[in-house]
Amino acid sequence: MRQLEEAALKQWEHAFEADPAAKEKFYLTVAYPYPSGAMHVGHGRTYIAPDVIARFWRMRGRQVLYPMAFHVTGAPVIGISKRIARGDEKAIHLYRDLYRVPEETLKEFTNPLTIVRHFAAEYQRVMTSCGLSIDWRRRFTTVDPQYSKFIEWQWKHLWEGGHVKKGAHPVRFCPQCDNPVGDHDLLEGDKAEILKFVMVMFRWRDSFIPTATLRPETVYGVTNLWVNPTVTYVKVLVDGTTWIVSREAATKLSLQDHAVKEIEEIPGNSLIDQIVHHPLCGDVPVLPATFVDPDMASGIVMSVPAHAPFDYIALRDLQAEGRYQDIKPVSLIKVPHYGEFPAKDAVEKAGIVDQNDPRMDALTQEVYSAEFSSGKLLEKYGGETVRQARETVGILMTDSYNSSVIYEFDSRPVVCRCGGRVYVKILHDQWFLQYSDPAWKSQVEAHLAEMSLVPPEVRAEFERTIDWLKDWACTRRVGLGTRLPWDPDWLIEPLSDSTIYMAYYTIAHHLKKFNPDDLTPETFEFLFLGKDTPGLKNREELEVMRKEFEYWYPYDYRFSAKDLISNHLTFQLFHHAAIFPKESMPCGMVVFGMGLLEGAKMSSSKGNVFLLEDALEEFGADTVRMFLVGSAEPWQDFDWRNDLVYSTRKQIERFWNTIEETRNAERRTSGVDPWLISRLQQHIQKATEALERFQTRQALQEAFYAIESDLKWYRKRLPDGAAGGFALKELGSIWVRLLAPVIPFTCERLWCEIGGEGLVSFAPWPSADRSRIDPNLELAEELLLRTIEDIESIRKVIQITPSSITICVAPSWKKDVFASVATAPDRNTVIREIMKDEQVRRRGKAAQDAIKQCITLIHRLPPGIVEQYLKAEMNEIEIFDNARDFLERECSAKVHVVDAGESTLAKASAALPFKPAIVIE
RNA sequence: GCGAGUGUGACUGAGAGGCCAAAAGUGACCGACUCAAGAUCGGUUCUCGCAGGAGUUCGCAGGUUCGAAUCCUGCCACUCGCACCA
Repeated sequence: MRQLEEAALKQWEHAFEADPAAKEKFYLTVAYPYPSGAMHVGHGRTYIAPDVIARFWRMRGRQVLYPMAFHVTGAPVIGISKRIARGDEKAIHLYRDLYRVPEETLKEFTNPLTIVRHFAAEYQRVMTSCGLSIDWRRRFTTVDPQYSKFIEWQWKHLWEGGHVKKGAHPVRFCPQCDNPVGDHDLLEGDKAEILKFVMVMFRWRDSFIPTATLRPETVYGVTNLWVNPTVTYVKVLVDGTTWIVSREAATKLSLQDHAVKEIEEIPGNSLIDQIVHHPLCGDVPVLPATFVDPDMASGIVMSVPAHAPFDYIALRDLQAEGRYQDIKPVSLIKVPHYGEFPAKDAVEKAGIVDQNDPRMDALTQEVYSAEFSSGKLLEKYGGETVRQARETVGILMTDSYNSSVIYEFDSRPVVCRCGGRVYVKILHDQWFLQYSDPAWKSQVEAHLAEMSLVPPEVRAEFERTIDWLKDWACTRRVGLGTRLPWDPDWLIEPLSDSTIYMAYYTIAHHLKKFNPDDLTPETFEFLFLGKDTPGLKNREELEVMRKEFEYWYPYDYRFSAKDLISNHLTFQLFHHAAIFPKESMPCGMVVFGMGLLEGAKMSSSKGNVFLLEDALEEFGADTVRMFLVGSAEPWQDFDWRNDLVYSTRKQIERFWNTIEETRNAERRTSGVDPWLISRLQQHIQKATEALERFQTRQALQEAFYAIESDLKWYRKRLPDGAAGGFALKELGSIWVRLLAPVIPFTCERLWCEIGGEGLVSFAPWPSADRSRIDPNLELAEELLLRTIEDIESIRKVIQITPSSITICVAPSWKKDVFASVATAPDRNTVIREIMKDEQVRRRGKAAQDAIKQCITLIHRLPPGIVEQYLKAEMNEIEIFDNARDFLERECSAKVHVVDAGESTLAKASAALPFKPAIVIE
């Protein structure tokens, strides 16, 4: 196996380097990998499935380009290198033991570039061993200086097109690292969302007491504030006014765009029973409550007992002690199915005893969502729906009552990988790609409508993504990458530098030879857009490159896993739309499913991976390929199971043996040879159609299993001990080519052995010859097959060893009946209609039975067979007579064939067209 | 929670109103060849049946239809995405 693979790899070394040619092109690309670890079988499928498609179109005579590069921009490897430098055991274990990085190399992993270089080389090596037909001349990485020039050009274009703007933005932020943190940087709290609270500013003496709320509209129902008497609050100077907040809140505010200066401490209990004021609810007292969390937003909350179960129960608890008897809930929202005080109703209905009841959260949620979805403010507060009021009141407060917002996580803790606590910070000077721009969106939407999407179900998801996309923060402070041309303190964010690189591939191998400084924006304008600037350097060479770009672009299909729909795959459409003219816009996308390993999700961090290299070693490249594209269609999730993979290998061996066998086939014709050829045409046709639709699994069903099962019948039908005839000989060459895209190593060798010309990778794809399809012949074999099945099923039931079998073929008048039934417009009246015929009627009850049986039979037969039977005028007696040797061999009994009309056997009357009566003795 | 999708026999997975007890592959069982095999070949694999038949099945519960795995409604379970991240 090794030898076979190595031999093929040697032949392929430069074979797939594709240059523009006179024939039609097919350009496919796959999302390039981020090489921060070893490839597992899931990655394998991502590249193998497109390779099968690439190989298929190459054999169809297209000039195929399948390029590959490596995405190395971004922060992850920096984190990895730091962890390795720090001696982090988990990281070292992963890289040393799971990914098997040699000790000496691992030592150098403290340099992030070493990591990506190492794994990029590994990727290329393993991809090559998979037999991927990649043009490696075009390989690049996203930190190559030439690529950076390309990115600079792209961004200049976006900038000038008005797609990039500056703004402020709340992000998760780690003060220790002094950096925003993404999901993968979090130790804890990756599900936490940033919520936007409105701070309702109550006046107390010379200070504001901000109470943060998600429901500003409930301010009309505030009866008091809650302050935690055990907490020490602080009086702070915020942007020039004095506020009283928790100490935690002061820290948060300072990260959120406020100048904060502490003036003094204020013990919580000193605030109790103070009277505070807000214009929208008047004077209210401050009450004590230990449930108030100083680490939640401002650390002080307003109380709306009519509508917030927590507030209601806390107030009730206090009142039970005989305090604050004069405070009554103030209702402001009317909700169907609830009374004047929804919080009270809910608490009482649930039988809540005190504020420590664990059901309080669910109850709160219930009241909140009921009010939000169907609540209305009372007329005196404006009568708006809660949904509307929340917005109006929020705006009113910020505009007229000194409110501002504070961002806070909806769940905690949120902890950075460095161990430090994560806060919400407002980032300034952040650059955004304006994906929210309606004009840009509709441009993308319009193009999407013209694209080919596989499978079609993903279209809805793309449409929704376009609709939902907001502005994307497109610059970073740390990581590898290209600097923003007009603001070099910023790096371009890694998803944003990977949106139109498919165009770069088309000329990547030429660009390598350029001095990066010569790759000016004007150069790229010329190369990609054809815009000429006088005085361009290397003019002739650029002309050639421009031609090459025009030859390949736009790409035909882009392949990627489905998790990239909501970002990369949609982003790239935006960027194409912003930069390229209509004729360079992408044509299609194929979205893949995810991979499972023995039924469980594959995940490097959990160690649940099967390295692609190990799979290749253990099973061989062809087996891995055939399993990965044959076990499920590309867009379905697949499950790597060793036992199934193992049997795939046996199937390839079986195929090998059959091809060897075809070499011994004789040139003679046996009865079934034309049948095999006829069937073969249809399998070719169907396999071709399947691959055109990217259905690799379906294609294999036709090109492998269906052919195998025909061969089984073919062998059965051959005279005893005979070798195959001309059909088998012919099959060899076709079959090798049909399977070449999937198992190219095996087929390359077999192609050579059967005397094929050149490489099978470039051999012409078999085409179906319609003239060799013989429906009548196929129908005859179908009749034999069904009859044998009938005989078998009878034998199974009656349990005797037969000495003779009589096949009684239906008399010709029944064929007429059959035809009348089959063509009858109305099956309900068909009996009456047919019985009008004198010839039929005189047969009496037998005729009536025959009609009924024909109705059932026709119902059960595939429509195609019935149709063909009507056309064929087949002589069933002759068919059975000709196959008598075969039948006798199959049934180990003497076989007689008679016309049921001339038989005296009682059973004979049951004979129907295409379903002879069978008598076993 | 929101959006998109999926649920078929022991498993993977076709089927998208009558060809359906439901393709193909795997596994399991039986037999053949063999010193032997995870090899190869043949057969069986929902239940019942001494004549090719009948019955019950396609996440659950209803409904439409002469007829539903397939169409409609509700429910349940799983997968992916929900952004600053590759």
